[in-house]
Formats: sequence, C-alpha cells, structure tokens
Amino acid sequence: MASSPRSRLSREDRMEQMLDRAHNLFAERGYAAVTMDEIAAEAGITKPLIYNYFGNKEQLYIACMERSGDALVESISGAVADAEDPSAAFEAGVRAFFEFLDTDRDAWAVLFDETLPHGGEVIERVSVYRRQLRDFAAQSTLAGMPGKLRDRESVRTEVEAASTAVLGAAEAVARWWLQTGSITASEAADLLIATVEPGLRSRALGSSTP
Amino acid sequence: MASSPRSRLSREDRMEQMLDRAHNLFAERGYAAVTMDEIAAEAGITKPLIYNYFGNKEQLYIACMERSGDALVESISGAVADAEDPSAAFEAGVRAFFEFLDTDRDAWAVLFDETLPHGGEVIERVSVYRRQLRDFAAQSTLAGMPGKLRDRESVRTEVEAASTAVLGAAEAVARWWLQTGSITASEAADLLIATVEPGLRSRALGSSTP
Amino acid sequence: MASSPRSRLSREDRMEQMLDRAHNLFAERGYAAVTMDEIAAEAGITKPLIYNYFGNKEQLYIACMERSGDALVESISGAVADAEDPSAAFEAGVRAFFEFLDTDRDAWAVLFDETLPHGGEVIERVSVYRRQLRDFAAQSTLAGMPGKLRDRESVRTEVEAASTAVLGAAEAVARWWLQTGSITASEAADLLIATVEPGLRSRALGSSTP
Amino acid sequence: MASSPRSRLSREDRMEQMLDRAHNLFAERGYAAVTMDEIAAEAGITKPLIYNYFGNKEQLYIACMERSGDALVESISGAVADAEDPSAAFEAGVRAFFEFLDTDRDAWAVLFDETLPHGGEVIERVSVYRRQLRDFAAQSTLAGMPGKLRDRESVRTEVEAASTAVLGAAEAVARWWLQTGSITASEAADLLIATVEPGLRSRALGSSTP
DNA sequence: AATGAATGAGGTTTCATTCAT
DNA sequence: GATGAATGAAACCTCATTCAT
Repeated sequence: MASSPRSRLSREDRMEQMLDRAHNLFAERGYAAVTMDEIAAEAGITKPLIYNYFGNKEQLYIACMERSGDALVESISGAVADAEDPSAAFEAGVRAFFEFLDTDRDAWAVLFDETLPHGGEVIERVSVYRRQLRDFAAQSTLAGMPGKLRDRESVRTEVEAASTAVLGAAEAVARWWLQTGSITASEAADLLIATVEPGLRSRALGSSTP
Repeated sequence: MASSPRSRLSREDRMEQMLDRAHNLFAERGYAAVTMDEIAAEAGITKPLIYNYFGNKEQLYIACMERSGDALVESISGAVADAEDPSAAFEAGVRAFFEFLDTDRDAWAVLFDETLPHGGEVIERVSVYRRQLRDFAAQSTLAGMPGKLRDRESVRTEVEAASTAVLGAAEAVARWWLQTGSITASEAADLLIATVEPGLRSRALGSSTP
Repeated sequence: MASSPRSRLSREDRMEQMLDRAHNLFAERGYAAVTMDEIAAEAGITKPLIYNYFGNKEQLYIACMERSGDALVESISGAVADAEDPSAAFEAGVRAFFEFLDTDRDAWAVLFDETLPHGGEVIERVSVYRRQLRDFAAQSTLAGMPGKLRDRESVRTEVEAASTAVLGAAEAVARWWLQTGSITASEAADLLIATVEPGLRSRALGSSTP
Repeated sequence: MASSPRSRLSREDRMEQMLDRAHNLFAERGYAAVTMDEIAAEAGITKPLIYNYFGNKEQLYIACMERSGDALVESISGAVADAEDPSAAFEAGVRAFFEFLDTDRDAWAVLFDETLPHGGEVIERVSVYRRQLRDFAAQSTLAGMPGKLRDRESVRTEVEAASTAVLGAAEAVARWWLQTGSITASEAADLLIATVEPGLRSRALGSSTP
C-alpha cells in the first residue's frame, strides 16, 4: 500500500511524491472522504511531514488542484491560440479539453470534485479555473460578434449564460464519457461540439432574445 | 427556531414536518454540513425520533430528495405531455424546469447538491432523477428522427451524449441564474434554449459523426 | 481510577460529578497538564459527554473556577459585611479567606492556577474574581479615609497599589502556607494581618506620598 | 525577522545570541506558548543546533532565566550591601528591584512567568531565585531583632511568613505597575514600601502573635 | 559547526448513532 | 409515541525531539 523503502528524499522530490499520492486519493474518493492519515500511509511517511510541507488539508488539496488546473488551462489556451479563426478556436479548445482529460483522468476529478465543502478556500480557488474555462467559451461567442453589440448589458448577460451553459455541457459530457468510457476522446469532443456549436454560432450572428 | 408546541402528532404529520425542516437545512448548507443534532433542534424533536422514522441520515436525505424529485419530474413531464410537437415539447420542458426552480429553490438545491458523498446510496438515488431528466432531453432529440435510425448503436450513444450535454448545460445555467438572480426564470429558459436547441435540431435532422 | 458503576445519572448530577473530578485534576496539575481523556476516565464516562455538557475545555475549567470563585467571594463578603468597623472588616475578610482555603484547598489552586494560558477567555474570567478580592482590600483602605481625599487621582492610584500589594501578599502567604502546612489557618491569617495592616492603617490616616 | 548573516560563530557567541532571542520570545508569550520552531526561526538557525547546545526546551528556558535571575539578585544584593542600616537596606533593595524591572522588563517576565508547568525542573530552578529574593526581605526583618529571639521556632516561622508576604506584594505591585505603566519605577517602589514597611518595622520591634 | 528530513505521541473536537426508560 | 443520557470511532492538527549527513 505504501512505497516501502522509506528513504530520505529531497524536499522537492518528497513534495512531488506527496502531491502524486494525494492527487490520486483525492481523485478517487473526493476531498472529504480522504484522510490525512491515508495520504501519509500511501506516501510512506508520517502525517507531520505533510503538515510541515503543506500546512493543512485544504492547502494540500489546493496544491494538487493547481497543478492540474494550470496544466489544463495551458493546454486549452495553447490550442485556442494556435487556431486560425474563432470557430476553429472553439473546436480546438474543446478537443484540447477532452484530450487533456484522456491523458490525466485524475486531474479532472480533482478540478471538478463535487464534494468540496461550500464556503471554504478550496472552492474559491477551484472557481478561478472554472471561470477561466468559461472565458474560453465566452471568447468564442464574442469573437463572431459585431463590436458595437458587445458592450450592451443584455449581450453581456447573454454571453455569460451561453458560456456557462457550454461549460456545464462540457463537464457533464466529460463525466459521462469518463464513466462509460466507450468512445474516444476525439469522439466525445465531436459530440459536444455538435451539440453546442450551432447555438453559439447562431448567437454570434445576431440577436436572439425578443 | 423550533415549532414550539411540541404536541403529539400522527406519524404522518410528524414525518412531514420533519421532512420540511430537514429539507430546508439540507438545501441551505448541503448534506455534509448539516448535522442530525441541528435537524432535531430545528424540528423541535429529539434525534432518536428521527432515527425511529427514517433509519439514518442517508435515508432522511433520500426522503427529502424524492419529494422534490417527484415534483420536478412530474412538473416537466406534464409540460412535455401537453406539448403539440417535439420541438415545442423541449421548450416546454425547459420552461417547466426553470419555473419549478423559481417556485421551489430548496428543491433544486437538494436535488443537485454537489457535496453528496461519492459512492453512497444517496448519490445513486439522485442519479435516478437525473437520468429521468436526461431522458426528457433524449426524447426531444429522438422524436425528430426517422425510426430506423434510432436503434443503431452509434445513434444511441450520440443521443445519450447530447442529452447529457443538455442536462449539464441546464444545471449550470440554473446554478448561475440562482446565484446572480438578475433575470427572470423565463429569460433564463430562453437563454438555455437559444444555446442548445440549434444543436439538438440539427442532430435530429441528420447524421453528424462519420 | 474511575467510579466503576457507570450508571445513568440525571443531567444535573452528572454535571456536578464531572465538575468535581475535573476540579480535582485541575487543582492537582494545572490547566494545561490535564487532558480531557483523563477527566473522562476519572469520571467514568466518555469524552463526548463532557463536550456535550460543557462545550470545550476552557468552558469546563471556567465552570470549575466559578464554583470556587463564587464561594470564596461570598464567604469573604459575608465576613466583611458582618464586621463592625473597617479595621475589623479587613481582619474578618482575611480570616475568611484563609478559612475558606483551609476548607477547600482545591478551590484555591483552580482560582489561582498559574499555568493558565495568556490571552484566553479563562484568564479573563479568573481576573474578575481577583479584582473582586482586590476590591475588598481597597474598601478597607478607603474606609478610614476622609471623604474629600478619596476622589483625588493620586489617592486612587495609591489605593489601587496598596490593595494590589495586599492581595499579592495574601496569595503568596496562602501558597506558602498550603505548601508547608505547619500552622493553622488562623495563625496564617494573623501573620498576614500583622504584616500588612500597619501599612494600611498608616495610609488610611494621612497622605504618604509627597 | 532573523539575523540574516548566518555566519559561523564561536560556540559562546552563538549561545549568547540564541539566548537573546529565546529570552525575548519567552518574555513576550510565556514558556508554554513558545515553540522550538519559533525560537530557531527567530535566531536564524536550525532546531538541532539548539538541542545541541542546550539539550531541551526546559534547559534552554533555565539558561534564559538564570541570566536574568543572577542579574536581579546581584543588583539587589549590591544595593542592600551598600545601605547603612537595615531599614535603609530594605528600601534600597525594593528600589533596586523596581529599577531593575524598569531597565529590563523581559528579565522580569521570564523570572516570574506564571505559565511555567507545575512540577518540572524549571519551576524548581525559578524558586531558587524567588527564595533568594525572599531572603533579602527576611534579612531586613531579622536585622532589627534581638539575637536571642531569632532562634525561636515561632519567630523563624513568623519571619518566613512576613518575607513571603513582602515578596508576594512586590511581585503583585510589579505586575500591576508594568501593566498599567502610569507611574515611575521610583513611585512604584514608594507605594510598595509605604504599604509593607510599617508591618515589617513593628514586627522587628516586638512579638505580635501570642 | 550545522543542517534538512523526519517522527512518536498525543491533544482537542465532532458526529452519527444507540440504550434504557 | 418519544426522550434524556451516553458512546465509538475517527478526524485534523501540533510539538518536542532525533537521525543521517
């Protein structure tokens, strides 16, 4: 259950190793259900060392989550930046999203853990990443829009709603896909795109609320 | 804080009253953050009585949730049934969804509580309702489809993905809407419909994945 | 080590019993050195019950201390009130103080525990009693003083210093007496009185600081 | 926060530096509330070095305390020795006491820390100093007494009680003075002297307890 | 002369749950 | 039909102290 040769590692290596194990456990069972004792046991060390390095459970979780969050955002961000036009950017972003999850399934679980306690610092930090992801969707929607529209209050609300919807859809499809696992990342991306892109495109073109 | 006249009620009345209070607390703070002590105090009774009636915390939550789940499903189901064509059915369902949330926000919070512990019975039971909701979306997609297509494996997957996406989008928009609260239920419904319906329609018409 | 017949007591009896045991332990070893586990074991119950009744360790200590503090203050207060003139009042108060300690040595230890953590609620509550005791000394000093003097700032300071000194002396003698235990309470009281009363009397008569 | 140039010092310099920092922390927050981690951080060195030099927390505290204790005793002792008659000696001692506290408040805090754990070695060592201080008071009392009286058991007890009272009063006034800080050291000394000297003098003259 | 890494042991507190009446 | 009293089990966190270099 633990890495038996309890050797002395450098601070950095130890932190990395602890993050790996913790990430794994958090991903599997959620924040609340994982105890510091388990993490310590799994890492082959004792609890105080964790506290020494990370301060407390929340900070440890945040450290796990930020590793994943940064990687995900970077991945999407890169894909989006490389795209040639807004429509392509959206597709590229979605594809990067699913590919990332495919490569690192735990990352997803930690980033979108649904058992996070309301009102703590963790949830606040997670939101930062969620907001960044939503902004990618928002960009795609805004991009196709005439400049003069963008500043209208009603439009801003509309865009926010649309990008929230898109992110929600993406999360749900991702969850479903990771659970059933019968199709590839690319297919999952296709399915999501097929479902939400028409809506985004029509919105980008003109007004939609009466 | 509690219902002062702690008179002896009939079993059913007592259960109903306990459910009301518990529902309220769960909705406000989430499953994990509510303690049995609080529920008892809030309901003006003692803990053993709760255990006597509901068995344990999970069962109590399930009881709360099912009340809401049944009501929501019924509400949507009614709206969908009354609609004239599939396209109208979808819109009617979405509107019923948002109107329901508007009327009874607590119901929503309990049904879509994100802090539910992984792997317990509760989450299983919640999924039943989520699946029912997803099926409404699926119906709309399927409805417009030629019968012979419906049985193909690839199509079934596609429909499942699409309806999962739609439900995810609906949840996300609902959460966003309830948090910001700057628009009406009807407007929120419009925004969701505008975002996802084009995708559903195009899918209903023809194949999209090779 | 514990009261073996772990019977069910009424809330009041149980609280009283817990206070007795806790008081004992706190008196013997000081606040910090006593653990909740020990108190529970000593009382023949489990920790949660203590928390259920007293909230936390601090509150439990405060409950112990207030029992003693009230008794002590009442005892002195009674003696002082019954005295005929200020000089007699002081002596009566000191005698009551030492007699009280003689009857209930633990009370003293809890009230004047020197290991209390700085800055907590406990120390604040203890100070209330210490201040009350100091006020008894202050009364004796003020009583013999011409009214017109009492309001002068310099006099107020003087009186405060004198009564602080007297209380300090009383505490020290009490500690010494309880430790060595070679004389009676009455003799201890005599010794204290002989040491500080001349100073109080001379002060009461006239000005002493230029 | 720490002495940055972590150069290699001679053993003695290093110890001196560590004592300074530790003393400071102990004085500010009391024995129990200071952790070895803090001391190390504050001194800009690592914990093992402290253990290497002082053995453990208790010994470190003792080392701090003895520096102060020696200085205080020396200071009073010098003042007393220089005085011309017993009465003047007492006053000189008290003045030296308050002046010392005024000059070095940290010293006082460490010597009279009230949070020292019962029954440890620390408290034993502190008592040595407290006893020395008490002996100064005892000398003043004894000095004015006829030689033949001094050996009587009852007198020895009396003198011990009186000097205990005086030291207690001095500590209390000192604490009060340092807290409120509205008067000078000299005035504080005056106030204490005015309160306790009459008692000492009357005792020195004749018997008082039957 | 000094360090970075690591631990043993214990402390307070919480909570779902049951016993006995 | 309902209660007051009580518990088992575990969670998070801290701190003085040592090992290996």
